[in-house]
Amino acid sequence: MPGARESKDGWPTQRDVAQRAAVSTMTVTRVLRDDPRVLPATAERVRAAVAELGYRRNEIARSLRLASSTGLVGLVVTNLANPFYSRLALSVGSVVAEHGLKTVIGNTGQDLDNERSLVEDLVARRVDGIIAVPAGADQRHLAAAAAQDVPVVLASRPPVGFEADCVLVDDFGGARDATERLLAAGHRRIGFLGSPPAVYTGAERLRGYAAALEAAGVAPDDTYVRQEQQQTGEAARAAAELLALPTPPTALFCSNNRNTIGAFRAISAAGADTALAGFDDFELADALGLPLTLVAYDSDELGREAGRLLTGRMRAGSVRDETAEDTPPRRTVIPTSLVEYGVLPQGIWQVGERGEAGETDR
Amino acid sequence: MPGARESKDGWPTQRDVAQRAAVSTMTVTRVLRDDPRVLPATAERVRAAVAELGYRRNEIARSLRLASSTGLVGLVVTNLANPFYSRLALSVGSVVAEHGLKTVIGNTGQDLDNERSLVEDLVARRVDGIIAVPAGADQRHLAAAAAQDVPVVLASRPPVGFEADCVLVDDFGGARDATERLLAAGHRRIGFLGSPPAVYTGAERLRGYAAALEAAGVAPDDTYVRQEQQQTGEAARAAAELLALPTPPTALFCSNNRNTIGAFRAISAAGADTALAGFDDFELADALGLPLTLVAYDSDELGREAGRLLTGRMRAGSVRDETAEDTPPRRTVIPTSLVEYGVLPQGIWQVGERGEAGETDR
DNA sequence: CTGTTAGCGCGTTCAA
DNA sequence: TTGAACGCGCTAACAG
Repeated sequence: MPGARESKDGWPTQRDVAQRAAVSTMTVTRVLRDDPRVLPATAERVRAAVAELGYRRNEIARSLRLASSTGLVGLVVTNLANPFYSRLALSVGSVVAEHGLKTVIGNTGQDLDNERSLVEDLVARRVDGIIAVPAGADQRHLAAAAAQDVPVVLASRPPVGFEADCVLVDDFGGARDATERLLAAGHRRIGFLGSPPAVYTGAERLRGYAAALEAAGVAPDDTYVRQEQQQTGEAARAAAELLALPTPPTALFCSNNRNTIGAFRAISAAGADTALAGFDDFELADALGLPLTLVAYDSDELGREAGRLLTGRMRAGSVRDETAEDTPPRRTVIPTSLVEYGVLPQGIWQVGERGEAGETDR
Repeated sequence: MPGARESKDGWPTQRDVAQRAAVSTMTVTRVLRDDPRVLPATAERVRAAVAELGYRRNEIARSLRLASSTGLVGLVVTNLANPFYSRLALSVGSVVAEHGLKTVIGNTGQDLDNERSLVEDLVARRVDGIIAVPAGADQRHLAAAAAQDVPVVLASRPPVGFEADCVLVDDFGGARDATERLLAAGHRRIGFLGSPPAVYTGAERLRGYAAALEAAGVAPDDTYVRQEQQQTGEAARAAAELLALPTPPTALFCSNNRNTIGAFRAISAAGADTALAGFDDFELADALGLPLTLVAYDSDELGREAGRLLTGRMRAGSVRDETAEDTPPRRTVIPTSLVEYGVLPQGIWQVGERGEAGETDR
């Protein structure tokens, strides 16, 4: 004897509630919506039935009826284990939540096929919008989504091959500034460690590095440039190779936090006094016992702005039909600033100044 | 003249495809399912129509028809910015993906109301299962979900008030071991820094700490116990207070990485030589220039096991109806081990040994 | 204030 | 090998 409650698959439906309360399903709908045109007594009966049956309305059926408004936004990132992306997820979530939207997070693992199928799945699930950090330059799946009137916002990379809003970090300027700082300290042989050229931010930051060198009249030297490292281990090895050159660089600029940490380890291991600068601030950067120049920026603002751009598009798409449709794509750039960490332990009161996003409760 | 393509809201439907291919919707369904009983010629026409219209089947309608199987699992965590949780999300995702399932991540921000509404929303969206790290002891919303035959698995905390599978870390044993290590080094005044008592892991780790003290014949002293810190800043202040006592502790045990990092900062700032031990391994722990004993465990395994337990339940729930229904709840415990970090910089080749989950591509 | 009708997009059932 | 009818659970539009 199966313990089916009211309906076949165990879930009480609106009709079950209606029957129990001796009303029509429409009345149930109205009560659930707090429609004032329902007699208090009736509403009470319905509410009682809802409670007794443990009824929850089926959002699937609901959003089918309501035609494409699931109240979900899709967020596509390459690696959630990177604090940058998990914070992005949080800040995006906080903004869209203000609009009553939930976030579905997809992780591509930097794989284009994953990314494509993920985006297609989100579209098939009728998310109301997508925020993506695309892995590469092939963004046809995103273009397709945008072409189907799904608002798309790119974070940290610009759209290629189609039009969409995006939020960027000042990759070029930040890298240039940091490199200039090294030059100003007298360095002339400055190495570069970064991600593969195909990664937009890596390429931009390399440009900034090169621009600073050129402006200072320092000839670029490919011997000092390594751009295939995505993990700290790879970065440490690449840095060690540079340090082992006959004429090693006296300073290193790293285009992201993985490379900075790897370079730090290589420098420590070698006991070298190579100067170090890098893109991205990170926790404990001030505690490494090495002078360190970092390019910092408000990564939470990046996520919030992405959320704002997206909700703006969603609003536009639904309210009007002609004018707002073709608002030109917006592009926001998050500014960067340089942060210097020293050899001495920082006072504890400085702790709160940098983002304390990593609160725990474990 | 609105540029509606085929259907009113811009989305081509199965019927649009059917019309264009001059077949019925049923044939379209069959082609999409690669049903061999369709004439190759017909199938080709349909595929062409699909391509030309850019048709994607509507997963919303599909899962409505298919009655509660959305292919989605919900993951509820308290703070995604904590690496522990973002890695949990990744490892859970990797396991459920093998079963063709996607993950919906919800962040509660440690707020019970958020958690409740999040879980209810997931249930209303008919996720096929839920993995949760509940914020507190009030788990009625999870119990309700479980009662409605939504498989629920708890991670890092046990269920209270209902039955469910769960994966735990050996909180008690790990904390006891670390404290014993401090005792073995001769320490007798050992402080404790941790999260609020309401947090299960915090309470268990305090128990482990206390058990070790008792076994060593050291009388517990509440003066040395602070358990309200959730962020590094709070932890640093609490640690500083302990260090400023007339008879300060000579060692500190911290029940999680936030407290360990905070304590580290306080010790550095004070220039003290207080010994430090803590629960959770974390990146750069080896680079702090302080001796450090950490309780490490395989956090990825925790997520994978949670995923396995959940998919196991989902399978059971759908295949049979009588026997497997009441399989007793399973409880897995992830073992811990102690890791020692020293004052000297570690060689770079040691880098790869600890999890390199934080690869970046930025 | 409440109920009836109709249909969102898809897939199952049964018939042709 | 293909199609027509029906319904999943819900709600907009119109009665009454």
